[in-house]
Amino acid sequence: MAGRPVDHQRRAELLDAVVDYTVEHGFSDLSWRPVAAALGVSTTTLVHRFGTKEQMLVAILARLRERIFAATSETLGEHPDLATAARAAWTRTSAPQREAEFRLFFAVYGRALQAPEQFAGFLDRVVADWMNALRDAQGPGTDPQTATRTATLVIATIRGLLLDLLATGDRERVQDAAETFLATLPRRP
Amino acid sequence: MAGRPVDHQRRAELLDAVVDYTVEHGFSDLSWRPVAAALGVSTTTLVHRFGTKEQMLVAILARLRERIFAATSETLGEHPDLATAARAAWTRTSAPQREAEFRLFFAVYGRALQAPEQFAGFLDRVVADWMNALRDAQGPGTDPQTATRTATLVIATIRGLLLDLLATGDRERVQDAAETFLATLPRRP
DNA sequence: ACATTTATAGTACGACCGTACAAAGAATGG
DNA sequence: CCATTCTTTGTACGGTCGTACTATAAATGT
Repeated sequence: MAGRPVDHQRRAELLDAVVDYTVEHGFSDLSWRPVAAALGVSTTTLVHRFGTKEQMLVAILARLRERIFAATSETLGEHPDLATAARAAWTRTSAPQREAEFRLFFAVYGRALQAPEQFAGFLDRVVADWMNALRDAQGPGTDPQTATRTATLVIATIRGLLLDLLATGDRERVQDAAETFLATLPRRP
Repeated sequence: MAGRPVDHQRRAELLDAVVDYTVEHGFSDLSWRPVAAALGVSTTTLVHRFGTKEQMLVAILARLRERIFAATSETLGEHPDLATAARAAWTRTSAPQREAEFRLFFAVYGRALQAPEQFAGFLDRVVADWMNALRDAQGPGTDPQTATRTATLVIATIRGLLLDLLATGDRERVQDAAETFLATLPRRP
């Protein structure tokens, strides 16, 4: 009655490989054939796993979001106050090893801004992930509105500084500005 | 000896029309034919004016940068201190009328981050424009390094907040965070 | 008027795109 | 063993892409 079972792990493997490829080769003119060639499979295999190209793009977005958030959130809950948590977040995101990943992130983000219905949920989720993490980093006694306000500001500033860093490569100037900002955050509740 | 003169104004007209089209229809899958159809000209006309597609993209970037910077810089030199200048900049950039323009801006920016050599100079210039304007907004007696640091931070924060606003549409929350940030800026030299 | 250069349009060509289709191998349950 | 389902591949089709080529109209200087 039941035939060969669906190999879900295989899809996950391929997705991760596709994300790796995308991080390296960019997102703007991604197509089946070069990706398949790079992975050593046929285009049909990719189509079989992801359905349509748009569905693959959505899958890439989701996986990329997972990766980026996982890499930063694991160190976000271990800090006593917002200042050190924000510093840890900044150190993580501005690390040179993750530069390519964040270049892709902003490319995807910008594209999602122009096609919100196509990538519905992605933008909201990316903000929500960080919001929750940074709200928790503040003391439990903090006024909710203040916590939201501060978290919004921290996320925006880190993201804006990262954008500057990726665009100019002037690490010294950007780091200097980051220090100034981090110094304004509350250090002990 | 000399034939018909080159009509440079025509190129400028077409470029502005193309930028208008791009603001509305997005940047990611722009191609000659739909643009030409929308403008009521042939693709050959566009090719004749811009050369190759890549050259047209570069032209779009340059014009978009001009537009955005012109719209905000005109009110940036008239303020007594940094706080009011930054507030004016934020009010301008976060205005709902310019939303589509900034969506395109971030899409272009993100793409330029992944193909820096293709859009060489664009990223540096976009930062430099604002840097100069915001450095001048601070008093002439300000320490240069402090001025650079503050300008970097203001630009990054505004850009990050704008990114959040465009992604979530939660104007109240973002505006709240913006007020918090603006309140930290020096108000009188 | 005439030669010369630009402006615009129509057409055509090769390349790549997404994806549908058919066929063959592999893994399951009965 | 066998039927069934999944996996992978090769191939083919229609469409769009960028752009080169050709021809005609318009605007200049002599």
